[in-house]
Amino acid sequence: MIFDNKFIQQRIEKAKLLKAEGINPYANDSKRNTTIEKYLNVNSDVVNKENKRDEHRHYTISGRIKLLRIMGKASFLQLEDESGTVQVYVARDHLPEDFYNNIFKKYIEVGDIIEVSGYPFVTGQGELSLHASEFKLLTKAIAPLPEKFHGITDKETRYRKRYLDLIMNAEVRKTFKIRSKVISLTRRFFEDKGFLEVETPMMHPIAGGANAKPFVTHHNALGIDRFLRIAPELYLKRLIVGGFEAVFEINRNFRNEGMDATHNPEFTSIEFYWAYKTYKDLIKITKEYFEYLFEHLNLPTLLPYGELEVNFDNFTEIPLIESLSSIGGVPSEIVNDKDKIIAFLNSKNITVKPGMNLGQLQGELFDEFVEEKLIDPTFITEYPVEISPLARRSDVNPDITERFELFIAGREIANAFSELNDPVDQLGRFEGQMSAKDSGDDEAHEMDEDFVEALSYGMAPTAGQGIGIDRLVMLLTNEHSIRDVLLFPAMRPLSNDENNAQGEEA
RNA sequence: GUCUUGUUAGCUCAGCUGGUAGAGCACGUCACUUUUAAUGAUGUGGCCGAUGGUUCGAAUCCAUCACAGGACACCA
Repeated sequence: MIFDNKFIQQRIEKAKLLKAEGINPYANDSKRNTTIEKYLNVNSDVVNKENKRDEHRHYTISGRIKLLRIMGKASFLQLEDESGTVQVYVARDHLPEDFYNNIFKKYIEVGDIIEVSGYPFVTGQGELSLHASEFKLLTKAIAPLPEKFHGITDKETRYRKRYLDLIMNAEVRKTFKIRSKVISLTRRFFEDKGFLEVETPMMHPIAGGANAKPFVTHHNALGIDRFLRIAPELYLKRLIVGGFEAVFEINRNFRNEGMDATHNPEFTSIEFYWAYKTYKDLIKITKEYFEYLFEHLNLPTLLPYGELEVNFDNFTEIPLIESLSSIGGVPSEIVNDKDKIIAFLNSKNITVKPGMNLGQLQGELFDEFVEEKLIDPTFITEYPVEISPLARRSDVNPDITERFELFIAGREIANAFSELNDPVDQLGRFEGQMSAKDSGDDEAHEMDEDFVEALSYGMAPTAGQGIGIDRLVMLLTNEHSIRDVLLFPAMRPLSNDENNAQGEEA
């Protein structure tokens, strides 16, 4: 059973005995009047005082006991709240009669959440501490904390029991604070630019806006299946049709696909759509967005990412075809010739699927020779039309689209384009996807006639962009697994071995 | 999906080519009123991820399974 561990039993027993002593091990009347960080700041002057103490000051702080050093008639403990850690000095003769021997030493241990009041003083070792005159247990922890020095390092445990990870690893809290700030700053940035934040459905009758397998759920009252959304794109564009000229949504998408260091079945993105603008305007606003983030996060623009160093002051822009030779080193005379590309790829021992068209082959060259070399932020522009089904064709060259993807540290961070707004063209592209689906491509885009009908009323020329928030946070925090920037990453359930074994043998 | 590494006490980890399971922390008891992973003494603690096989004998060798980490493939 869940509490059959002997250490937990021991601590449950302590909680019981505390109750018998008239002490509520789950008290609810906290009198905290400052945080540990503020306590340390406000009293930093005590070190200059004559006795290195100020008995006229009185503070009440609360937190979890992280370390406990009992030395006979006095003890030191390390108390931690969200804001920081402070040392507390607890001595028998400064606490109420018998409390130290009968309660503190017997029942208080590492992991418990307590409240102490007292005055600031500096120890002989020079550490600003709190001299306790009142001591109160707020919450008895019946489960023991992991080892005090090594903490908890096992990744599986850290992800499954994120609360333990957060208790033991303060730097993990920092990552999630940055994540929270990134989302908040993103929201503020777009609001300040006049964008309207909207919420569109998470449950879709047709899973559209991307090519991906959806999760399916069921609506009982209507007796129909719904799909968790794979992208909000088609709903946001309907709003542009409706007359909103700048909208954004920060929310979750769900894709029923594999999980790895950069993929979680639910992930967060921002998508924004901007009427009367083109992808050129998106490049500008994206640069501004990064400047804004770095300024408000107080980050240096030269950021380490693993072995790499990324210069966020160095945004460049280059058409995809040009990048193949200038960055990828592919001979420029072959990049527009299907057969020569195939021969080139084969000579590099890269197998090419039969039937690939020129645009797909150029995409293949890009993936193989360019993508990983894009360390500083790079806008790759002018994607071939064959690999850009939702993007608007260039008016100058019908083979390419008004599209870019932003790459940083060898990874795609954003995808953006001037939107296709010709309803007849859109219908035709959906029909093309339908025939791909019929011939076995189960990730081809679904037909969405309702969306085509919306376009038929006229959508202003619009530019739209999506940014993967999780991957952006990974970059900014130098984390290399998406699981380290998700509080509760998806995990397989632990199987109940006993039940399974019994069930199968019976 | 493929390959690869791992799973031993609450936590961090040892355990060689098979011979009755080890340490540190934590916990219990004792000592200790300025410690910093406090210290000293002493004690408790394990179905060695699961199932099957080889063997006189398996934490150790083999197979299958489960979960996890990493790499690759697929995928925005």
